[in-house]
Amino acid sequence: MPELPEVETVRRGLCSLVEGAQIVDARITCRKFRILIPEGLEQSLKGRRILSIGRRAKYLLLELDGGGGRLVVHLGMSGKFFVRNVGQQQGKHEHVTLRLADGREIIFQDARRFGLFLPLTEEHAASLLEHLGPEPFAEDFSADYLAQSLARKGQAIKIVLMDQELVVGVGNIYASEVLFRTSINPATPARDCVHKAAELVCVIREVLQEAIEAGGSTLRDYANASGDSGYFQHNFKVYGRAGESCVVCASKIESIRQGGRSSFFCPACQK
DNA sequence: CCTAGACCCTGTACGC
DNA sequence: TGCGTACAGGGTCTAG
Repeated sequence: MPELPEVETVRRGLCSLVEGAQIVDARITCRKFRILIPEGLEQSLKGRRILSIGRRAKYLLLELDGGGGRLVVHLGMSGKFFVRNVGQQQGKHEHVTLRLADGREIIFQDARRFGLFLPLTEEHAASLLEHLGPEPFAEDFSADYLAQSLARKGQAIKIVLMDQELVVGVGNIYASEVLFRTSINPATPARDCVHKAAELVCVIREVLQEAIEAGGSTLRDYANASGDSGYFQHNFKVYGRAGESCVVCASKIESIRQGGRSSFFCPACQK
């Protein structure tokens, strides 16, 4: 499901809905995720207040009070993290339920279980977060930095943009959209894109920012923390549009496989 | 080092 | 209707 804009949308929603709320009960019905949820987490969550909800890359970080430390949550491909009001019906694959004092529940639901839900130990902080590249909106994601990084890589630019060690938050959808807006063919070796580094920095920020402002993209059944859809999918220029006409030149949008994922591009606009 | 590919898992869409 | 296949927004590990 989620690239940076979707995760940020979820974060903002949760902040406004449950920041400061107290967890009165926790229920975990499946522990088998990318990393096993440790036994006994339920007990350690009881009575904790959620002080703040942050984000690093596509990871959500929930700060708890009372020495509860932090929870790290990743949505993988199919994960959802949302608040359910009293009386709303339960769905399938609701693996973690945090009941709040007012009766609402925070639900972590993830059909494919590629996500994770963990107390953030030192070890996990090191293995999950330490190797991550700069945030796209941070100053250290600069044109110079990107130019130097691209110069060292012969891999296709599409693959490189999705590498979370280079810059975090760009996934399969936004990589295709960024390359369309910068007129770069997704198969171009990264080192041949050095001259476009400054433009890439701008466009990556622009695309992600627009998507955040649209409340993320909703494909299939993704929803934000309140269960609402995003709107950015209506702004896709190439993603998921194979065979349709390019909005600029009317050529047919093509689809190729790169690193096991689909890439979409206009063969005329993106040489 | 670097790369391509398999793999984790379930749901859905589509062709036969 | 049912079955088989391919594919889905991510990340990690392995083999070459």
